[in-house]
Amino acid sequence: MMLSAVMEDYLKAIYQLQGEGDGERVRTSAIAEHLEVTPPTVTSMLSKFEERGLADREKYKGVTLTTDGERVALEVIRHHRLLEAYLTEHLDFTWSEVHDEADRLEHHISETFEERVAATLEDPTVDPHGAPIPNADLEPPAEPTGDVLADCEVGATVEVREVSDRDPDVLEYLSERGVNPGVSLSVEEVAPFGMVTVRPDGGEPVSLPEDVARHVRVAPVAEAVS
Amino acid sequence: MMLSAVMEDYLKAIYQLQGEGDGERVRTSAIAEHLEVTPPTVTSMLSKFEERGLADREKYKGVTLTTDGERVALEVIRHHRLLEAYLTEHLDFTWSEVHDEADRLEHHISETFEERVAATLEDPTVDPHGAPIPNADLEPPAEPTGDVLADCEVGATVEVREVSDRDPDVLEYLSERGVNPGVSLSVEEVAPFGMVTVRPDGGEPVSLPEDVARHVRVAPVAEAVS
DNA sequence: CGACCGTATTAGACGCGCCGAATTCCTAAG
DNA sequence: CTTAGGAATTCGGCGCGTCTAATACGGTCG
Repeated sequence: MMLSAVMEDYLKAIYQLQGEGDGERVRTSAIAEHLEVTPPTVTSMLSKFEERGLADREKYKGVTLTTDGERVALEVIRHHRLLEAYLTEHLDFTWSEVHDEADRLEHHISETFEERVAATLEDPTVDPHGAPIPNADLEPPAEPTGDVLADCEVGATVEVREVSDRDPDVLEYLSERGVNPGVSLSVEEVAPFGMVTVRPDGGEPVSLPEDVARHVRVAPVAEAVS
Repeated sequence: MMLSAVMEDYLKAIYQLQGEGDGERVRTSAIAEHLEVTPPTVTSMLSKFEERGLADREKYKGVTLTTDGERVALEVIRHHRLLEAYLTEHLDFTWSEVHDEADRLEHHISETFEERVAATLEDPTVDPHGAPIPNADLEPPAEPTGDVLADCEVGATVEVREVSDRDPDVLEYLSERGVNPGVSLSVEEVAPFGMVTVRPDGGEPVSLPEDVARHVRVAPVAEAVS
């Protein structure tokens, strides 16, 4: 197929926005913002995708990926998350360093590299942020389960499942305070304006503004005794 | 400075051709052949280099790298050889797989990645083929010492220092027959038309055509007893 | 139902890296 | 000293990915 690195970025962006948004179709402006380019640039790329059978488009309405387009996106995401896992585990990368590196390398590694990395890590199913890694057959990963921390109720005890890796600063902030995948949290307070205060497993309480708490996905934990 | 991957490839090519050739200046046609592009393409790149202070040029005569241009070339070569070493040692890459992978990745790894890989390998000074890895300060590595296998005399015992990685097929051919860096060889026959027959350390004799034997660099070994 | 406003698309342009064709330059042979 | 042949450069053009400015569309509010 021979797609450029730039094309791969567009397909990945569309896939991710498709997942986030409520509706199916992804709008030109959303892609433009995400990739920091202007809308006309997006439009011309989209028509190229349509010609190549990577996306279905309804003019002035938005796009959806075809199966082919989705496969490419999943391949790129698999590369990205495997790289994040590998760099963190074997090359001492911190959470804030790992994202940019993976964003560049994901387009340039071979199938061989992918295989070897996956084998070395023993076929991991989630990356260090808790995001699911598509398997080698590129089947779409299961929808994330559980709730968003911002929607939890006071008194609940939950376990962190996934921390969004969109913003490296948020990531570092959370990681420094012990809010990492696998950690148990008790929800101590939910302020009316959205602020959430949680106490990680044997740590100090941490207060998070709503838009940060919205990037943390959690699952309820069985209570100690009923 | 922000150079493109393509520019880095040109600078690396010029550096390597500069080392090989007798004279100083590298000719347009040599670069064109090496990179598999046409001469006009090279010319336009060379004038860009001149503007940017990366190369000195005498029109119709050839080109030489400036100190700046050389530093970029050495950085890329350092990336390439560190990657070769790392991929071979930690990700099970074979000699024939490693070159292409490194050729792509060398342009896309960060300084952080470079550092971490170098640290993991404990600052290696040669790559798996025996080629010297420029140090982190990017000083030009010492000129290769020793002779080319094609020029050795019958009866000599030599140790393999470096095997050129230009042609993956040649590499695989040699590696399969035990002609690897560090191995001792006794030169058994030198045919008038250039063919050399050697016997690796406790292996079967191997005959090599001259142009292959020219890609193997060796150093004399002290004789057992005088 | 129509006008308006925000969003999307089309139109035209630019730099990069590449090409083929035409031209200019160097050099070595006579 | 001249000239022919090979090498390098200039010229014009192309696809990619980007932009700005101009235009077309469509949902919403009066």
